[in-house]
Amino acid sequence: MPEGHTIHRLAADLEERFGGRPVRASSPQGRFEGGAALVDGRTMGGADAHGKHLFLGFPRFEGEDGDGGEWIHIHLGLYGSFALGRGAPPAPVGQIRLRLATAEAPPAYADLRGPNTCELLTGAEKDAVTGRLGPDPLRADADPERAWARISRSRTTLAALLMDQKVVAGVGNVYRAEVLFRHNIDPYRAGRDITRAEWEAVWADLAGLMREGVRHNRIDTVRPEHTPEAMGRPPRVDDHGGEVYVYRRAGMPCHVCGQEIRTAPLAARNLFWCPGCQKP
DNA sequence: GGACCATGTCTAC
DNA sequence: TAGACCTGGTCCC
Repeated sequence: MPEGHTIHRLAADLEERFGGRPVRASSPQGRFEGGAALVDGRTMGGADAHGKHLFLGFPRFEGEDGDGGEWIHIHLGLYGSFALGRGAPPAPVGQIRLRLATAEAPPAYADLRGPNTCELLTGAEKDAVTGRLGPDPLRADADPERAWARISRSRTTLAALLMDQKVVAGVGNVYRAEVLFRHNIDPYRAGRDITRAEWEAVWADLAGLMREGVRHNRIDTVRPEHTPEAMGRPPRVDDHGGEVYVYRRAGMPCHVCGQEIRTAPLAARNLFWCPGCQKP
């Protein structure tokens, strides 16, 4: 289940396996048959990630990145996943929307299941999608001033603003909860009520945390002094699991102050925070 | 086997 | 704000 770090990691992994090489594309499930047929056999250019959106370029001419050709636009949504493998692709199991496989050795494949979006776009259409997104902390071209301009004059809560992809692209429910905890900010505080210094620290922290997320392919947010080893506490067992402070820890004691972590629904998602550490 | 949950987003009312 | 959509894991019977 993906936040921006998953998508950037996928872009790198897919580019490493398929970039600059002819690719076989198919849709075993059938729901992307037309799009797959259009790129099948062509050379993949590069992969691009912007927030939670993934783009795979199929240029028409040598040396282009895809703008003169087509892009496969993928959004994993809540459930989508890519399974990457080396070697020959196995017989399809389950609902595979898109299968990519190398046309030449060394063999590699990638199976896409359950995406929210899998469609073919022109370069102009891709630009329209990314143009609607706020700055992405994982992108070198990101301008945090654009986010600050929205946040600093908004009465909306920071919890909601951080999840709004038009404000900041790539942050999801885990990073939003964790970064607000790490900066002692109550999630219900309004955007206009944080200082510029606080925002700059939050942005820099997001960039660092998400970059670590790309590197390890999971979300870890606890500082060295709060790791299970440092504190002599049992590691988190529950799921896909990195070590976190508040996300899905409702009712458990805060690693820092010991108060019970709280949860409440906010805009159809579960919010988590520590009432002891995070101040209005 | 079924209910429920999930790191997401869009659309209709 | 509710419902829809896409899939898989977990927990309970």
